[in-house]
Amino acid sequence: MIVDDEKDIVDFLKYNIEKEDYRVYTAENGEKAVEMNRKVMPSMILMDVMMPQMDGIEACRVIRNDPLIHQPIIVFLTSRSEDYSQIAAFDAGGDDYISKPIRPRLLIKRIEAIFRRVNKTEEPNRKSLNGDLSIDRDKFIVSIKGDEMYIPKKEFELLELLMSKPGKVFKRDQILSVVWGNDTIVGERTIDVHIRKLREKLGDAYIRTIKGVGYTFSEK
Amino acid sequence: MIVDDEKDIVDFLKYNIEKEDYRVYTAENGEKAVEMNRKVMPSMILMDVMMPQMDGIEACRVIRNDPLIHQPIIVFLTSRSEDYSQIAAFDAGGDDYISKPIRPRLLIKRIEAIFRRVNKTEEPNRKSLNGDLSIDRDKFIVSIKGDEMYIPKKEFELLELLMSKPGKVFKRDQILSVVWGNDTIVGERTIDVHIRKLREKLGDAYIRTIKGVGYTFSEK
DNA sequence: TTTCGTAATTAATAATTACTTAACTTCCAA
DNA sequence: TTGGAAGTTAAGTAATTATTAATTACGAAA
Repeated sequence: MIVDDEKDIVDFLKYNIEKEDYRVYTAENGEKAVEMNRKVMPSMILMDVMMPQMDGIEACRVIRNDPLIHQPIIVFLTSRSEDYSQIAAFDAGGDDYISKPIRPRLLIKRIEAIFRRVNKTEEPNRKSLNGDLSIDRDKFIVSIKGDEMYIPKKEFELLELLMSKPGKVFKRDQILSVVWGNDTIVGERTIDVHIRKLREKLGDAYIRTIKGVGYTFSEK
Repeated sequence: MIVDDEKDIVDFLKYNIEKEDYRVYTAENGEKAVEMNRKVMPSMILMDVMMPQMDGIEACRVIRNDPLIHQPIIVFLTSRSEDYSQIAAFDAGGDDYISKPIRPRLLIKRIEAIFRRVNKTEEPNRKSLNGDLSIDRDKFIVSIKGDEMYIPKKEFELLELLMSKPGKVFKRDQILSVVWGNDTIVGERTIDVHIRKLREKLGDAYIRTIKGVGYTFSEK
């Protein structure tokens, strides 16, 4: 589905994408895009960031916030200049962005690449290391050897980060900026305490301290 | 509800079906059918496969894919020749199909038969978790261990959302945007109060708070 | 229209849980 | 051996949710 308020651009994109045998729907603003997303359930939305009525960022947020409606891949079309909007795009839950001006040939390649990437990467909500520990983002649950437990938000996010790349050592300041954010300042021992809580619940085997560097996750 | 772009056919069907004391609504394309389905909530939709705007298959898919809207029995009207569309019809979630040309007498028999069959085999609007709690969208009724009770709309919608994916944690802003809509602004404690009311009626066992995240539904 | 009962929302306070800090101890590599 | 880094614990603080009561909105019946 193509969403843009400038008819010329819509036509141009539609023509080029249809030529590749994709079925194309269009909408001229965010509001209609949201509505149409529900109706036609496109696998991908190409959407301009700036539009009247409801802009792309907003539309994206609306779609991402409603877990029951169809969740397409959302790709933003941005002007090369406005890189602030590229950040906003990801913040709102966009999957990628394509900078204008758009070259047809490249556009198609890009679309195909995004499909490939998203389909491949699309992580199941349940992330499980081959061992006996797994986490489920959707349910906010940690399962250890079958029995499930809820753990507090910060602990969950910390564990999630460590488990995202098993074996990789996350430095303390990296952990802080991901889990706590760059602007919050917390004391030196805060991470340790959360690590402690995690070890208390999971057992000491999973999280290892690399002294002077950080922490790493590993089964066994 | 009868959905067809050819007015002659609509009139013909409407006349014959109304004669049997059914209440009949009509729509001339898939898009309007979806919209009207939400509004009038027909027990059955008779829909042509091929139509402009949005075809019948598409409309059926849209309806079947949205767990929160009314789920009617969907019967397709197909030409005898196009048997590919009959397969597509079932794929999309259709319950049956009737081949054109349509004989009035047979049509009525067929409709009655479908009602009988469908009503016997399944309770379409009753959503039940294998446990002892179930909800009925049509009647706004919640049954808990056999005894039924009526609950107010907002509470019902909230419960419905939580029950749509048992175990999944729904964030507060997701709940707001689904149950209250994106444009209504309500106070911070509104959700809590409704949760309270639900727990009061159902018991504390079903809805669980995940602090800092949201709420989740689970039997047991 | 008015009335009346129910539903929905707000507001204020209480309770609960999560998170952080601080003070102290232990560990480990140079 | 030793100093900086991490571990531990308990207590304090912040943040979030629960609860209750009061208020407002709404809809059906009179």
